[in-house]
Amino acid sequence: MIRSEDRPVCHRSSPGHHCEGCSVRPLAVCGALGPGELERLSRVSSSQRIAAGSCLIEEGEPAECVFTVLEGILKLYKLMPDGRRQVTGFLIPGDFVGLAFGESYIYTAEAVVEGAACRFTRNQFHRMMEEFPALEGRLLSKVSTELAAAQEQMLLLGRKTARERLATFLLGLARRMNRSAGEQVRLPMGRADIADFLGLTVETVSRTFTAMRKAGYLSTVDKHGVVITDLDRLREAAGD
Amino acid sequence: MIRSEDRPVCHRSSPGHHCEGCSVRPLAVCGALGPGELERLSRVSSSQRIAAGSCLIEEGEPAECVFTVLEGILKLYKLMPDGRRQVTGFLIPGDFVGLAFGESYIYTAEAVVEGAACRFTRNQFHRMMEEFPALEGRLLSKVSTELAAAQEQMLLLGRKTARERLATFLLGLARRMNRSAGEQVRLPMGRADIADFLGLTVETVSRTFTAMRKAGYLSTVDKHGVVITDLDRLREAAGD
DNA sequence: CGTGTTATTGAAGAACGTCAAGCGGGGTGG
DNA sequence: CCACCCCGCTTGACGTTCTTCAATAACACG
Repeated sequence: MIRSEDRPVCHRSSPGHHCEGCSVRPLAVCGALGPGELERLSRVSSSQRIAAGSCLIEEGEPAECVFTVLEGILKLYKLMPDGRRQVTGFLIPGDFVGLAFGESYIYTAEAVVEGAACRFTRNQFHRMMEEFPALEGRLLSKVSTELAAAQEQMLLLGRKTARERLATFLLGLARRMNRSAGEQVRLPMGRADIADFLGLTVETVSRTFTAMRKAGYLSTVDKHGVVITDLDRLREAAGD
Repeated sequence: MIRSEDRPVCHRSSPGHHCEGCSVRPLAVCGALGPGELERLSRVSSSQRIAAGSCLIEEGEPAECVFTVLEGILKLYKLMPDGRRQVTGFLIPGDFVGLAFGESYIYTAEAVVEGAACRFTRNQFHRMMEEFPALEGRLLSKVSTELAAAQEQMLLLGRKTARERLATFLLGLARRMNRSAGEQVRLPMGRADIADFLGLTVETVSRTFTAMRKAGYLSTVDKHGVVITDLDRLREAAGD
């Protein structure tokens, strides 16, 4: 398992850190590009490691860079002045971060576990888009998919019960990770992150896990491992 | 004021209805296109009126067409099997509808008041995008803006109180309609739509309106008219 | 092995939902 | 023209779900 550094509050990872060895990876993100395009791409990109708990970008800061996740898991969240937090999503390798069309970032991206990201300045990114028109289409498709997911999440947050929220979350995670019933689903994030993603408290998430275990929907391996034991009933519990 | 037809449940507006007189309008949507492009555009588009309460598209139906709103207001919503509803947004002229990158629509778009929309088949739309590359960029920008709004709404639905939700909603509406304090903000939608947008019940929305009136934040002209009387306190009530 | 952190569990409370009744405005029909 | 009705909004009383507060338990790490 990936080690995570102790880091009580999020802080910026060193912006100067590059990792030239990773510069070939963006192809995973940009998809079917020709070999010439790939070559150019690797010249403008620079990679950096992200320690668990550190922030790639922070809400409100000037939006200077765009990133793609190469490795690890990031959580995106928004904060209210009094500290209330809403996690808007979890990013996996291949996802983009920092695509704000405004002056500053509108959310924070923090690493859940250690990982790596590929960085572009906005200028680099825009030049890339001009140079590889295929990229814009892929990007549009990606953002549209995210918008659809966001709308699904709005239904969850606005209308579903705690049990339905957790069931929906677990089913979505299992599908995203290509796990079927009986196989273990890993939850890299803590209960607090799950709670803030589902619009609940840690206590409610914990209680709901327990209730589902008792009801026989699932069993927990450890804090970060879940096995769906009764897929049909979990689906039923998800509401739709 | 625009009359609304009595229509208890939504139904599809006649798909064959065209309105050739409107075919020049899409320029409002597609933005700064050259005159030659505009000409081509008007040849492929066809317009239709939408009666209040009728649905332009419905969740689950095969996604055959893409629309742009020319006039009126649409609400987008998702339904659960038991009837629970989440309104994910309100569309105003210039917005796109039906940009599903899948087989079928993932939400219903229903007219709040009578309006008009410009229709393209998916093929027409894709050909347009190939023909006018500028369109794809504008579309990306639009979808990104919507995604940002969706994330803001997730914060609202997941973490804000009823008062904060309504205050946020009203402030957003006033800003979108370019109204400042003292001016009237029109709410074309009913209380049920507001409730389903904010993840509340009509009763709670109604009570919160009353509480805000009593607290002096705002005054209501009629059911569909609101005047913000104390902007600072309303902002404070919005939470952030 | 101790300490800080995260997860679980319990009891009490608050916010919002549910149910039910009443109000009001616009449209319809007598 | 007026009465009636229908539908949407408001208001009240009561319930339920989730949160809050607090204590304990299980880890992870030094």
